[in-house]
Amino acid sequence: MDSKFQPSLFEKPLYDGWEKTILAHERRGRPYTILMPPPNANASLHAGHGMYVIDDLMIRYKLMTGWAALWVPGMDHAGFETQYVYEKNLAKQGKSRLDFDRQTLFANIYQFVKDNSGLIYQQFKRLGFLAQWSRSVFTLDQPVLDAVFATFVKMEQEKYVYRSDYIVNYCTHCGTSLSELEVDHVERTDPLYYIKYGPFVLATVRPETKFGDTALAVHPRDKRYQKWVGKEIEAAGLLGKFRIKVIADTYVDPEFGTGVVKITPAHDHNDFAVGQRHHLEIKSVIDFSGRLNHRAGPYAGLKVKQARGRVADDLKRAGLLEKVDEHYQHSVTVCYKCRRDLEPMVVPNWFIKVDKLKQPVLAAVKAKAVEFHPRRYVKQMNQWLKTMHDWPISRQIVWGIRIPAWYNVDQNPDLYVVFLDREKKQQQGTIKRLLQQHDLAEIKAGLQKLMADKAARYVVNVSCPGERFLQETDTFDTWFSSGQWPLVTLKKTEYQTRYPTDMLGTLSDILPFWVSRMMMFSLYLRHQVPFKHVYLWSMVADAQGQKMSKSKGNVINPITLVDRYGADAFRAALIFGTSAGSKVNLAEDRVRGMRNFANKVWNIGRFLNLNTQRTAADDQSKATGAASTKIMKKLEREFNEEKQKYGRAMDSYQFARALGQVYQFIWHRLADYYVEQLKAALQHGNIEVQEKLTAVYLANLQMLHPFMPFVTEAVWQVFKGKHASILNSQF
RNA sequence: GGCCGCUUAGCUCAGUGGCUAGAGCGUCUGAUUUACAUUCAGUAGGUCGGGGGUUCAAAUCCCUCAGCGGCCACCA
Repeated sequence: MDSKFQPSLFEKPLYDGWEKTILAHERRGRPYTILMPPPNANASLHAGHGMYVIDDLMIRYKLMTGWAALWVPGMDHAGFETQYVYEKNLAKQGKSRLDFDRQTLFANIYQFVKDNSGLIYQQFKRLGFLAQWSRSVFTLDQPVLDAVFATFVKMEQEKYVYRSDYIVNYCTHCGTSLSELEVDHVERTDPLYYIKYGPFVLATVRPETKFGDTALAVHPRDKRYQKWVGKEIEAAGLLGKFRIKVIADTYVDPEFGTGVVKITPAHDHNDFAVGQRHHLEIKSVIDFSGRLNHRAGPYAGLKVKQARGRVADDLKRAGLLEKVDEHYQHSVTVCYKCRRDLEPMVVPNWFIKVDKLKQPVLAAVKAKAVEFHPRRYVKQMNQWLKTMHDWPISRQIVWGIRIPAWYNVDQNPDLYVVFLDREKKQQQGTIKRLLQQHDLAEIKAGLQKLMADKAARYVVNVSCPGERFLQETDTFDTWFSSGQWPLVTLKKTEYQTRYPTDMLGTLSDILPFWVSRMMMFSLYLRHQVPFKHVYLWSMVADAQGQKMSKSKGNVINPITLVDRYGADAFRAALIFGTSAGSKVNLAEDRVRGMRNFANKVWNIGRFLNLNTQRTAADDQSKATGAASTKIMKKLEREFNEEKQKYGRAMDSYQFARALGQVYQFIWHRLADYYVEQLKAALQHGNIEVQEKLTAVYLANLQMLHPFMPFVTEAVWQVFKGKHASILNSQF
């Protein structure tokens, strides 16, 4: 044995050995199952992934305590994330998603993901993770698609599915809706118009949307307007007199403008939310091409900006414009691509009714069918579940599982369609109009997106129900498929023996998105919870406790640390002294400290190994006997106590405590005290002492193994032979 | 704005009503031809954020004040 433990000499061969001896063979024993939270398929390892160590240490601990432990890995297509990354790549080539029809775009992204997806498992292996790689499941694999479709069809039949309005950022120039991540915010100075509205004056930057107003709002505690709340007022407008009701909502800032706001639910995010709260009518006045529609009377057909000027001029002429503040500064959201103003627009979306679905989840949490570690998350979970509204499951992106709903083009002449024609020129409009110049096959081939009114007639079916149908272009929210993760990862027979699975480890911030949905789907489809324990990982932060982010430049690459200090040191640094569901500061000092510990472990082994090769010299053996016996008894007592505490900590998910226990015992009791006290006896070849120390040491290697698998296995093989594995030992 | 946390040694943090409140890193003093300098023995360093309460007993439970952080705000 070298005088130092050198991780780089051992890690690869030891891992290869585990793949052959552990992963390649079916285990016997009571089933213990963990499903790996699928990382993004195109991702590479970041420090946060280090927390998968929790899963791995449980797998190893269970393997060594007689369980048939199984860890099933997988990858998520991560809809929006991935498409966004891909599009950034496209942008470097001067292209965008709008240059492709959706089939081609999907195929290209698929290839992109495939090219990038091998890396993260390689990196997981460097950290020592013992998952059944051969069983990896990808969320776009056919069996997953089948399951997701079947679920949707069942939900549709059982009336959990409906279509309703949802407000999105829409670029009328690019013909697409955009998510939060692809909009830019710019500061700009625009005129703020003060418009007379019956007895009120109100301030707005968007007079052209007034045809879509369905209420006026004031702050509930604003004394100036209290007498109007709940009443309808009459006002003169450009299209004649009209009546509109006054509501009170705390969203209104009484300090801003005049304290009165017009509410246009169809064209403003905040107004939409207010509209939902007060059940206001949604009146769209702008169409998908960015022009005003029939509700705008004489302004119909004008583009938004033109209309704004014309409306303002006409209001002034009619004496309805009190004043204009030309220097109003505000923030405007614009398209990341064409930089034009985005139009918040109401687009019909697919929804899942959650009221009935979430009840069994609440009940299961209450009955402790699922336990949370740490426990405080039960409270959060309940809070989230109670306030959870219906779930909008459609996403206006290509990279995902396309919703299996079909629209008959003859029955739905107003379907709004965007597609690339044979010349690769983008065309858009209602299907009725487009079919006058293009045939359906051309439209199908070049289809980019379609939008169907809430009232549109549709058929839900896994495959195309007929010639004259177009499939919905929206894809499922990623959580709709990953929410069914526990239902698609095991083999059929394993659902009898391995379900509910035993532990789910994950970050607390996706508890409401993912964990609650998995429970919901599992209880809905199998009437069982998907897992018994949820362990919340800690967020991995930098040495100062700052969240890692590219913009801060404080991102730590775990592989760099593994190269420098070894996987054991990295793993232990993440666990040592950190509690569940909080934060772990990944300071290099911590990792170095754990590297020193690994070396200590190695050297105790080296010392014992050197001395057990000597044979007993009778005299000394007897001479040291009495004193040694006393110390060995003490050692025995202390070791038993340690072992008990360790077991209790492991079984109650207190991994930091378990590791701390072993660390303290190995270093400061076994090495610093007992080995020192028994050193003379050991060196003189007292066999009893040799055996006792070796036995306690080996048992500690076993306890430490889940946390520091490499050094413990390396020393184990020195004692037990090159073909032995500590994972095949039991304790 | 809503929700959840945090405040304990110089730094980063454990601490689940009950021994003299702990760890890692750092400080300072000393040891050494060593299993390991990635070492060992020792040392200093704490009004457990402030105030109040419950209790035989509070870092721990309750109230309150102050400061800090996270998540969400188009599903809370």
